[in-house]
Amino acid sequence: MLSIFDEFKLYEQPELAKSLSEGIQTRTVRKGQVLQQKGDTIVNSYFVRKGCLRSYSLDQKGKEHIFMFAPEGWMITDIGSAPFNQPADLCIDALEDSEIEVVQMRLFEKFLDIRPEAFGFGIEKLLKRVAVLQKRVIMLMSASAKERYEDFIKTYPNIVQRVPQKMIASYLGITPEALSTIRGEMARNGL
Amino acid sequence: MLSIFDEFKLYEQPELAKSLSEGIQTRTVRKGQVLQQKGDTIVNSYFVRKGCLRSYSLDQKGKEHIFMFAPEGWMITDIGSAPFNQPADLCIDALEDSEIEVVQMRLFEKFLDIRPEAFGFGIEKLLKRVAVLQKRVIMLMSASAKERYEDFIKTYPNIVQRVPQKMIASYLGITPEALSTIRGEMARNGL
DNA sequence: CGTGGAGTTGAATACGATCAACACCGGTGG
DNA sequence: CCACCGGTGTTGATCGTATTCAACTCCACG
Repeated sequence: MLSIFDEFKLYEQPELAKSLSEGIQTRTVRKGQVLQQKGDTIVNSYFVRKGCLRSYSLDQKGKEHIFMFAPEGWMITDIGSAPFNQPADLCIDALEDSEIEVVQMRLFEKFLDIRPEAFGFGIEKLLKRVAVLQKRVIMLMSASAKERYEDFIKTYPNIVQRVPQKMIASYLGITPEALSTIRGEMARNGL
Repeated sequence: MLSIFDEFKLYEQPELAKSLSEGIQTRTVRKGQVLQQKGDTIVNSYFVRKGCLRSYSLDQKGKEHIFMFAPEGWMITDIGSAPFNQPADLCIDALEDSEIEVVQMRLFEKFLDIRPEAFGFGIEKLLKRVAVLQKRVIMLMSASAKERYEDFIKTYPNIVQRVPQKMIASYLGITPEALSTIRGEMARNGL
C-alpha cells in the first residue's frame, strides 16, 4: 500500500516508524470535502494514497486559483504557512474520493531530530519543489496561454484526463472559456 | 564582513569552515559581467557580499524575464539546474559592481555528508524560498499588473530604488511601457 | 424525465503588448 | 565647455490576447 512510510523509507527502521506513526493518521475523504481553509491556524501535510487533492487560493472577488494538484503518491501542504505556524493562505480539498495520510507538521521536526541523515532526503524534495515553481513562474511570465497549456499536457498527462478542464484553466491562470477556445483551435489545426 | 560563513553559521565550527573554504572563492565583478549563461554545464551558487546580481531566462525571441534580484546578503543560484547537474536554464549577471563568493554545488553535498544536522537552516532557507515562489505564482495568476507592482514596492522597497524600472517591469512580467503607464496613473491619482 | 454543472461558442470589452516619437539625463570626446 | 550620443523612461495610437457576459448543448445524476 502506497504510504508516506515508503516515501520516506521508514520501513527500513520499524522502531522509528512506530514512534512516528502516532503523528500520522489515515483518513478517507469524500469528493468535495475540505481539509484546510484559508485562515486555519493548524496546518498539516497530506500524503495521498488514493484519489486526488488540490490546493488553491481565493482572491478578493472569491475566485479560485489552483496552486497544485496532488494525485496518488504526492504530498500537499501549504509551505507558505505550515512550517512557519502562520494561518493558512491556501485551501485544500478533495477532487475525488480519496484515502490520505494526515501528517502533523511537528512530526517533521521530530523526524529530523531522530534521523539527521534524512536531511538530505528532505532537501532533495524541497529542491525539486523549487525547481517546479521556478519553471512555473517563468512560464507565467513568458509564455502564452496556449504554450502553457501545451506544456501542462506534456508535463502532467495523467492529470489532464482526470480533472475538469475548468480546473486546468484555473491552474494555468486563465478562464475556462479561454481554455475552451484554445482547445478548439488546437483541434481544428493540429486535429 | 558579510559572508556565507555567517549566513550558515560556520564560524561556530572553525575546523569545518576551514575544510569547506577551499570550495568557496571570493571574486569582484563589474557591472554587466556575466557569471552564468544559459546552457552552462557547471553551475555554482553565488553569495552577494556587496552589490547586486540578478538571474533571468531568455525566451525564444531573446527577451529577458528576470527571475530574481540578489542584493547584499542574498544567495542566488539556478535551483532548477544546479542541484541536478543539468545545464543552466537561467543566466546570472551583475547589476552593479559587486563582491561575491562563488560556492561550488558539490560543497553542499560535502557539507551535508559531514554535518547533516547542521542543515536545519538549509531546510529553513528552502522553505522560505518555496513560500516566496508560492506567493509569486499566485500573484501572477490572480493579480493585475498594478497590484503586482504595488506588492513589489511593499515587499522590496530597497530594490525599487536601486534597479532600473525596466528590470522591475521584467520581474513583474510586463513591458517597461506598461509599468510606466501604471506609475503615471499612480502619480496622478494617489500622488 | 428534469435539473444543474461542465463545456462550447460568439459578441463586446479591457488590459497589456507593440510600435513609434519624443524628453531627459549622464557620459564621452571634440 | 559644449555638442553629441545611447540608454532610460514617458506618452499616445493601434493591435492582439484573454476576460466578461450571455446563450446554448450535453451529459451525469437526482
